[in-house]
Amino acid sequence: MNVRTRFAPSPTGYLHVGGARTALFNWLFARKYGGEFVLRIEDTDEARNTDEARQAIFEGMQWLGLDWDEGPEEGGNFGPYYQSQRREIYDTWFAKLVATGHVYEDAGAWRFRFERKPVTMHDLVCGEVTIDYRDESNTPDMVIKRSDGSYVFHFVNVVDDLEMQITHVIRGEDHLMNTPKHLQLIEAFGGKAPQYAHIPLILNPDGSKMSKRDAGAAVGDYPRQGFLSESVVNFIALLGWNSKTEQEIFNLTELTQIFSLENINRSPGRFDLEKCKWVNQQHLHEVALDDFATAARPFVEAANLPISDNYLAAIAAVKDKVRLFSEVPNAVNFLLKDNFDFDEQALEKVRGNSASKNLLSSLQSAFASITAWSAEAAKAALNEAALVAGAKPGQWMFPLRVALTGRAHGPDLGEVMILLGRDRCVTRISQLAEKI
RNA sequence: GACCCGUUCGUCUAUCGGUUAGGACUCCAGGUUUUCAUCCUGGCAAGAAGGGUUCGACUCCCUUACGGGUCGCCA
Repeated sequence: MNVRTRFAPSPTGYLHVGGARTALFNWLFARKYGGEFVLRIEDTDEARNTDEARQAIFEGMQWLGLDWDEGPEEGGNFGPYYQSQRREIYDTWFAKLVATGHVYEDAGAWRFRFERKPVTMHDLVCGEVTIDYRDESNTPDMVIKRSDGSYVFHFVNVVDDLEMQITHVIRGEDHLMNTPKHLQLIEAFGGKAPQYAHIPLILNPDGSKMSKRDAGAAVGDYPRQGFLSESVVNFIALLGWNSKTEQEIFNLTELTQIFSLENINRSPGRFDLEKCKWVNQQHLHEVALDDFATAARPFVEAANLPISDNYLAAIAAVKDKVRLFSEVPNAVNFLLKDNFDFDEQALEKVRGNSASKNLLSSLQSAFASITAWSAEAAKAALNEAALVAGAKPGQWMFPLRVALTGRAHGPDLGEVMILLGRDRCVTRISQLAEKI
């Protein structure tokens, strides 16, 4: 069987991580079985559609690496792929329902007459679920054509899935109760229903429903925060799906091979940004230095830091220490400019050591006397100065770090000293000595 | 309210009747690093509750509680 899946967003807001995961699962399933992945824009609600939202869908999908075989820009044999352009198709299918007596007019709108019987669906994730349509109070006949002549979601969604020969519908659990309605429509058409798989929703960290304005909800925010698209794909795949192995870091290719609907969970998952950042760090480790530097550059520039000749070296010093590109500016600022703020806590810690003043002045003169500056020479000078003072060299590293970087954490000091050069190191040591 | 789905460490999860209930994130401790981070090792931490079924239940059944979803001329 030729697998055909689709992602059918409506352009009424930003692309949501929940929507992105739905798109991802459909994409993975189609790719895994060598089928087609269709992008269909469900823009039947003219009042709520926006161009920005449509653009956000395209950009989000492209950023995530989810290419579509049929849809806007791509074309295909089952177009058009905007529902707003499929009016004649819907009219034809609607006429069938009129002819067979499945619809009736009500206050200018048209309702579909449900068959009053239990309807059972065989969901690939939820299993067998039965809704009893004999209980009319809970399942009133649904409007499928509005009084203004436009068609409603349930109708166009079903018609398009049939027309586009969709074989598998993977969608959010919020559609679970819609499915028997859709099944009834398909039965009225005499069509063959696709297989359904309803995936659990994504919740906020506090367990509430994640909506568009919640942190982490908009896919478009991720590149701005310095996430790699692979990380986001990896992380959302893990929310509600599990490989049944202990591997957690996957690229898109690996996911395609290992993905299966059977391993989708039933319960909604909460969005943990901390873990998402950790996943990003793992992917960042695999990025080559040049690519990393290029990707980080816009963030560094946005922070108004000068991109000097030692930019690449500065990046190399911090590459494995950041979880997001957006953390890079703060991690390299002391390497790219001379006036930076000292971390108060680090400063206090230096002040707390009564020997700091003498120690810094010893270091200053030891460094100043070095003629051939190198990390080795600097360290040798440090060791010697420490020896004279009768202290352990290791204890001198912290104040030196604070002097050179302004904070308690940062790159290897050898690298820092080389990058800064002797004079800068001497100056910074004296500056810290004055501050304490 | 009615109807559906769900419920294992704080979070994401493994377990498909017999396990010291495993892994990951976070946090803590130790190691490595003369320093920081990475990294390595270890630790804290879980079967919602109550009934059954069974020699034996996290696993199967029922009830309750809690969470989520749906009940639109939104999608």
